[in-house]
Amino acid sequence: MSEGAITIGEAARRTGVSAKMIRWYEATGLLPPATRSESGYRHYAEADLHTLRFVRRARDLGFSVEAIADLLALWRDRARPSAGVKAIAEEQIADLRRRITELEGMARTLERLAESCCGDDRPECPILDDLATEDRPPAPRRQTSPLAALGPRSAHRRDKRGR
Amino acid sequence: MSEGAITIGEAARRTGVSAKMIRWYEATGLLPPATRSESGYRHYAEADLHTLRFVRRARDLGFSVEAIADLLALWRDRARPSAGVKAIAEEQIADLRRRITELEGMARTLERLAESCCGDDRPECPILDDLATEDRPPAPRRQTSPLAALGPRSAHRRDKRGR
DNA sequence: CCTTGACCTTCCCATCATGGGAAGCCCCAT
DNA sequence: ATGGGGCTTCCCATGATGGGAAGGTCAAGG
Repeated sequence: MSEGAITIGEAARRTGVSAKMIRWYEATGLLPPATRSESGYRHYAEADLHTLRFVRRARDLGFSVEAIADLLALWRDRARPSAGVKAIAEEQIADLRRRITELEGMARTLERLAESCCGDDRPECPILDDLATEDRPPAPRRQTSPLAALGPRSAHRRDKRGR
Repeated sequence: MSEGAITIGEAARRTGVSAKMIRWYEATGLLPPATRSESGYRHYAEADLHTLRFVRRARDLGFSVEAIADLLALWRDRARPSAGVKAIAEEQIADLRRRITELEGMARTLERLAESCCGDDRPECPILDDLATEDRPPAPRRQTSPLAALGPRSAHRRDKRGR
């Protein structure tokens, strides 16, 4: 309280992590419970902001919250071997590369199709023809949906919430 | 019905779309309600399977269900101008390219960091040092979370479901 | 002293596409 | 007729995020 108390909104502004997310990170255990004022307001110290920026940077690099928990633990342990950190990073890199490859494949296929579609007012459309093609491997039964690697796409960019 | 009735499980097997998803597509209006037997079982005709394969193929190309609804409508309209289809496809391509670029950026940054980390049992770690770096643009306040483009990552690859 | 408005709190809900699982009914082959 | 597998619906979870309601708090200005 008094003068220098950093509230959650202030912390959000200073770290680029939304207040909503800060509360959520605390609730799920990624971050320790913040200290509270008598009236229940969360207060943050500089060290906490430091941690929050760490989290944001890691998120920006695509790490899952789970991976960030590991990274944070390693960060706090000043005697940790850097090998552990590197391993997590390389796992993440592999993950990113895998997803990129998948998206690349889709993009290339679509580009090929779009190229062959004149896109005028005539109904002939190689794109639809391809989608409608029967002779497809009946079910390349992937236990892992190929979409899992995709994440939220176009979808609601069109509707109300306009993200 | 009698002999040749295709049940939802059979349709799933033949099209590569899970029964769960077939029901969901129906419930959300992507597909029209299936015909039912007296006892309530869904039955599918060859034309329905055709549609399901179309949907699966489109999903495999990363189209959102919403976009697929548009594609299906165009597909059914034999007089549609191919321009509409092409537009949807190009939007999708742009979307894919955007996500790829984003992932590429992350992957490159991480690769650079991982490269500079010797990854042995000493605690020096440029990766953690980078994450902990203070002088970051306070809040590159993107209205669109940079993570949105990422989708489900590493996360549960570690837990129970082991994808 | 009291109001106002900006902030904080918790809680619930939605997203997107997908799967898990329960409870109960149905159908066919033994 | 019984058993097992398939079908039905319904609820819940996922991951990370935002929206919004209902209500408490704080500080500044009247």
